[in-house]
Formats: sequence, C-alpha cells, structure tokens
Amino acid sequence: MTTIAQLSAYVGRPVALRGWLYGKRSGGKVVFLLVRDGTGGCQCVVSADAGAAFTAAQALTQESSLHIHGMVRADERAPGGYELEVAGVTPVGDAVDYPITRKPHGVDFLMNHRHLWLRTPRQAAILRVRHVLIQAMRRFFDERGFTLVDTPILTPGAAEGAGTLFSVDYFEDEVYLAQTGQLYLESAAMALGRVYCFGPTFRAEKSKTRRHLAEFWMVEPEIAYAELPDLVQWAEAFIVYLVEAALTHCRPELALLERDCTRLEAVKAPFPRVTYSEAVDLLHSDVIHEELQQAWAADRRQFEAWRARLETLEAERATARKSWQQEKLDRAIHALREDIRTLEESLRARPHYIEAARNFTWGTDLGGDEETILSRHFERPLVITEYPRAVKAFYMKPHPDDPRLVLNCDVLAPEGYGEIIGGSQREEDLDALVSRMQQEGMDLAPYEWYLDLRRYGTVPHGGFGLGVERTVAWICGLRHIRETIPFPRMMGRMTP
RNA sequence: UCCGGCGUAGCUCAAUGGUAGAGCGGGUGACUGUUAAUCACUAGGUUGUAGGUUCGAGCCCUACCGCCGGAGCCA
Repeated sequence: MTTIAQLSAYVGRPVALRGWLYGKRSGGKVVFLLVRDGTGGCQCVVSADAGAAFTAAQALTQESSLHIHGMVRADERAPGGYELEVAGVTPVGDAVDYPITRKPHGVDFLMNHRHLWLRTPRQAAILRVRHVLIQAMRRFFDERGFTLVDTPILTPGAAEGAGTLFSVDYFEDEVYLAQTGQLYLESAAMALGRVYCFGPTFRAEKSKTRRHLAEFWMVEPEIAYAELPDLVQWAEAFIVYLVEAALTHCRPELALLERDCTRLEAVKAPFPRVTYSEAVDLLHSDVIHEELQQAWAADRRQFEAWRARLETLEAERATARKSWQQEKLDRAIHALREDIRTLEESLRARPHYIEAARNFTWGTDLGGDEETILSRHFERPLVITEYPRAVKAFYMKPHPDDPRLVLNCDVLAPEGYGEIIGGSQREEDLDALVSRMQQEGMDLAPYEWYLDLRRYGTVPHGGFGLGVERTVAWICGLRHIRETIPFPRMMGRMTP
C-alpha cells in the first residue's frame, strides 16, 4: 500500500491507494476522481477503456471511501504534477448526500458539521500545524531539562479572580475546572527545578470574540531560581523556537493557508521590550498618534477604493451573460460587501479608538485596542513588563524599586493576535505573600499548602503560560481561533 | 450583561411595499483531459416565531428565538 505523499517516487510503477473521494469531474469518455488519503490529494484518471473501473468511477459520490490502483505518471495537467491512471477501483463505504460541497458555506453550517469540516484540506492543514507546534512545545522543554508535571483539572478554588470558573458537582461539593496549573507547578518546581504542564484549561468568561474559547490548551513552564529577566529570555527563546518549527516542518500547510511567511521569518530574538509605563507613554505619544491618523486616512482611502470597485463589479454583474460569469461576480461582490461592512464599522469607531489611546490612564489594564495599537507599532512579538500591581494577581512579586508595580511579563503576538504569553516572577517571601492575600480579602486556609512552599526552602522563581490556540491562530494567520482546535468549546456551542 | 449586524430552497445568496428568483448541490441526458469542468432539462419554499400597520409585507413596526463579533474579562 502506498500513500499519496510518496507518489513522486513511483512514477511509471503500479500502486494501490486507500482513501476518500473529495471531488469528481468527468468528460465524455473519461472520469477524474480526486482522491485524498490523509497524506495529500491525487487526481485519478479513469478512461472508458478501463471497463468495469469506468462504470464504478461514474457511480462514486463525494466522500465515499475507496481502494484504487493503477499506474503513476507525471502530467502537467494534474494538480500537484502527478496522477494515477486507474486500472481498478473498489468502493468501500458509500456516501449519500454529503452535506459539505466544494462551494462556500457559512460559519454556522460549518461549525454544525465540524466533524466533517475537518476533512477539507484547509482544516486538515491547520490540524497538522497544531500537531507540529505542540510537538515543538514539548520538545523545547524536554530538551532543556524540564520535567512534565500533570496538574489537576478539578480544583477547589480560583487561582486568580473568581467568577470565571466552571463549577462541577464533586460528590456534593462544589469544585471548579482548573484555569491554570500554576500553583501546583510551583510545588513541583521546588522538587524538580524546571517543570512544565500541558493540558486543557477552562474559562467561564462570557466572551464571544475571535480570540476566545471556553476550553483551550495551555503550556506552562515554572522555573526555580528564575527572575524576571530570565523569564523574558525563556519566553523569547520559546516563541522563536515555535516559529522555526512551523517554518521548517509546515511550509506546504502554511502555503495552503496563504500565510505570509516573511512575517514569521522576521520573528527573531531579541524582541522589542517595553515596561508598562513606557507603553503608556507610547500610547500618549505624538508618534503613535501620527501613526493612527495615517492608518485612519489609509483605511478611508481603502474604503473609497472598495466602494468604487463594488460599483464596477455590480455594473459588470448587470450585463454579464454567462451564468458562470455571474456566479463568479456574485462571489466577488459578496466578499467585497463583507469587507466593506467590517471596515465601515472600524472607521466609525476610529475617532473613539484614537482618543482612547491618547487618554489612556496609567494604572488600568491594557485592553484589546491598546494591545493592537502597540503590537502594530512594533510589527514583531512585543514584551511588556512591570504592570501595575493593582490589575494583577496576588502571587506576583512586587517591583523592589516601585511597589506599585509587579515583576510580570506579557508577550503580545504581532498582527493583532493579542496576548499569547502571560507570566511573572512569584512572591517567594512568606510575610509579603500573606499580607498581600489579606489585603485582597482572601481566605488563607485553602492556601496553606501553597504557603508551605515559602516556609520550607523558598527560592526566587517564576513562570508563564502560553495559549496554544492563539499561538496556532497567529502562526497560521487565521481570522478566528475556532479553527485551531478540532472541536471548539465556545459560549453557546457544544456540538459536535 | 451591554452595543451592533444578520435570519429567504439542502448550501451560498438575489428580490422600489405589488406574481418569491439564480448559482451550487440532488435527479436525467450530452461531451475523449477536466482543474470548485461545461451545456440542456428537471425536482425542490409556511421567507426564524408570534403579533401589528397596510388594499397588499420577504421588505415597515413591536416582542421573542437563533446565529455572528465587538466591549467588558482574558491566553
């Protein structure tokens, strides 16, 4: 048995394939079967002189499974350059009225058929990139002396902020699905030095945006004897490693996804770094203001250009004779209308957007808009450190020179993909940690075990978490995070 | 929770308040190399639901339901 990926090595020789029919075209005395087998796609040519195979080929429907054999040959007319001259084809499982056609579908329809949508080349490519990236994440830590430590999914309480957790009935007690493994990892780091966890995490936030999932995967390293500058270096090296892995192993997939790889090739250490306070100054600066004004003007020109283009297309549509021309124009018009609507909405909000940057007040958390402005300014992954203590979690270590700040670091992906890493140096001093928790009104009892880490041989340490799906979305250049995970769990969607 | 957009054939979408349409997909047929093939014919509808305005509603108004994505929150 041969796979489609290997075909180029079998030119002029007979092979047998097993797969599925994803498309079919026919001339009078010839049928073209488009077969995929998980490794790639191949055009299989069945001519009328193939006898029984020709009749069988004519009867095959989209997404039926089959065995097929014949001679491999190189042909310029074949997509991919190679095709199979079929000698025989045997149906395995039939497929009647397969719902996903080779024409465009809406999001809702595709999400309801996610179990079948995965079969399309684009979705399969994304899953392969996800696999390669997850492999790279594990290898990065494995090769650097980290030990994988699995942290519990059922946990008694919130690590940072309540109200965003899913509750579960646990033998008549209320417990929660974990939103981080961090506190447990800190324990493990005191045992093993360098550790990481990799697993699903759950957030009950009522967010319906292209960046949010209710269930997503996170990889979290935790490192003993590490301080903030060490963490930033680790985060930087990690991201560079992931991008390299994608560029090395996923070129065909990225090409299929039409990803602009030059943007990824520019991802090299060191990343631009700013402190939170510098970021706020930047938001207030004339440089940024000017950039935003120019972007606004450019978008307005784009808007006018698109409007003019739309009018041209509509005029062409009105006079188009052939139905295939009309169809083609309809698709172009539809896509353009959607782009125009999105841009129009963005333009409407623009004055407020620009003013919000200018009026951003020190002490509040950076919002999505501010993140986008900053990451567009640098056009590479951006490290922002030392946020106000008030907007961050209790376990973060305050800045030794300015107690209003904490020693944390976030990494923003470029191109508007948002925060992909959040991390910090942890408070390792028992008294400081206890008083901070008391200030926050926290009940210490459930955290006694966590405080023990500070009672017995405490050391400076820290770590961070990287969101797998946001990283996949960024590296693949996807518009929406829902395509980065096989079966997304989002607000209001549970099936399939 | 708030704001905005959408809901018409299996799918993607059209339709000045005036007889509900096209393409794809399905079916039948034609075509010896197709590239989301093409061409001809054909079947397919309670326009999300319930009210209201009107001589007349897919279109206007109200409420509800569903979907989309933006804010807040976050990776």
